[in-house]
Amino acid sequence: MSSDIKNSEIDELFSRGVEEFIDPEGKFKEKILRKAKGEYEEDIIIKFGVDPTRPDIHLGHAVIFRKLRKFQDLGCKVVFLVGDYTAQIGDPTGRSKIRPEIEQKEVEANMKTYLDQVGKILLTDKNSFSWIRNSDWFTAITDIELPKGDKVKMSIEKEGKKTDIDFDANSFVGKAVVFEKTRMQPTITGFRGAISVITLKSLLWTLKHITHSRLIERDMFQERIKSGKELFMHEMLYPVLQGIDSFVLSEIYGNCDLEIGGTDQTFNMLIGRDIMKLNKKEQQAVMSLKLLEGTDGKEKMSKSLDNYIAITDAPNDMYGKIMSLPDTSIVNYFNLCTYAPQEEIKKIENDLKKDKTNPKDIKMRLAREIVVIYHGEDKAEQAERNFIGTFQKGGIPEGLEEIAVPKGTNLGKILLDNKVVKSNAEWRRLVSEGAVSNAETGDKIGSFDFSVDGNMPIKVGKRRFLKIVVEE
RNA sequence: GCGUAGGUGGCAGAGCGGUCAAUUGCAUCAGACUGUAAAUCUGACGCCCUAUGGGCUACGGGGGUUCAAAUCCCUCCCUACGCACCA
Repeated sequence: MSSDIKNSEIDELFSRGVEEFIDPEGKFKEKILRKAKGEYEEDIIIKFGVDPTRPDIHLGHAVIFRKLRKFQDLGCKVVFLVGDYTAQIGDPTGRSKIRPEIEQKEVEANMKTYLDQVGKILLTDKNSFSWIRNSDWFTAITDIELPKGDKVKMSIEKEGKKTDIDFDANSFVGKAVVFEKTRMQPTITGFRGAISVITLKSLLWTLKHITHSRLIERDMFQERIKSGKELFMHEMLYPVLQGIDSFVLSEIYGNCDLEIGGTDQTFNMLIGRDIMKLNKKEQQAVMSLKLLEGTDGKEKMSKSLDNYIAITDAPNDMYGKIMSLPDTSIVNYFNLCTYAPQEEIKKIENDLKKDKTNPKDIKMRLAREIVVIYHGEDKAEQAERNFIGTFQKGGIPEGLEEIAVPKGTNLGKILLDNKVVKSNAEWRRLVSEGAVSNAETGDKIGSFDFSVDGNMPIKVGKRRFLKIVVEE
């Protein structure tokens, strides 16, 4: 690979989709340049904070993962910082208690599904990837709560004899035993031990160096204050805890060179720099990436707004969702979600402005390119054919889900049982609106009591399809 | 701790004893028009039923007054604002 190509690649690395890149000393960029030339031997550590409660990954997250992948390709190591401790505190229901064994297994299970998905984008071998949870340093022994009556065993030596003693798990000693078994784990350096412990004392020491005005600078806080909304102390401390994570990471991995996240994380990531400086660590660089808007074209893509395209969405769904994007999102999606070269995207942008092409055709290309990334060429082509057949020509989608039912079953019940409709009331509503039809003949279902007596594909609204197969 | 104003459907926000399953806006869903785009128009929008009717559950939690409560009273929880306190 010639150094020319590498240079343009590196330019793109630092610009495409990047809202802000903060590296005042230029150290990080220099390291990357040296790494690219093979002159830098040490690990370059890139931190990314993940929420362990949401294992569903969508295209918005993928923007960041794809960027991380580029860094991996240059030889950097990506570390996922799993915010399991902070997630617990932020849990507004306040229900979750710290239950070490169960919760450890949960985090591990979630991480597994997470990594299965992320593996489509990121390298997950030991040299390129690692993950660590922040409950490892934030959990205190006394935070542990165990079911009443639980016992833990501990062996002691008395006069040369070993004896097992049962302790009440909720006693201090009991908790300490559990802590040792579940919290202290093999660290990156191989030994088994508490990696680092953040005590109240050390937290207060950190807070002593951070002012209130520094914390409320954050836009989100300002808005809340202005609009008279409540702002809780623990929310204000979030950035601090996140910053401590960066510091601890640099202790564990030797350094923490870059933190990457969406623009909504910029402030938090910058607090990380402050805290690293306080602790005389090399300050991380910060890269914030543009947030991808959701399928509504307005709000950022998120699960809670239900405007997301999951990377595990079936090819047909993924294709369809991309086609239903507003035209105004096309260029952004090309930039953030595809590998299309930037010159080409520029051209597309110009064509769109000059009405040279039908935006639909460009969107089809977009949809296809994105589906290729997550499902491969064949599936993408199939999805495209399916889209044309179903929506442009008004046919029936391929590979419909088939539901077998006994002859004479009420259609409403079938749809309800299969969660195509939410309630009986919705079913009746849809029927009276003429939204339910036989997808083959186009005949509308006119009666609530309609029962099926033969195989038929059913269409509900624009995009809900179901094939009913009658059992003999 | 004291005082004042509040807590209503996914969100915002009316209602302040019966006609309230709750005006309105946003979001959502459906129909028309389309490119499964946008815009626009129309309608729906708690749940269940043997359904131009009946029932159940809901206006922060619990209790009470009343034939009747989102609406009145008591109590608890939570929020904002002011006062007091302030290592």
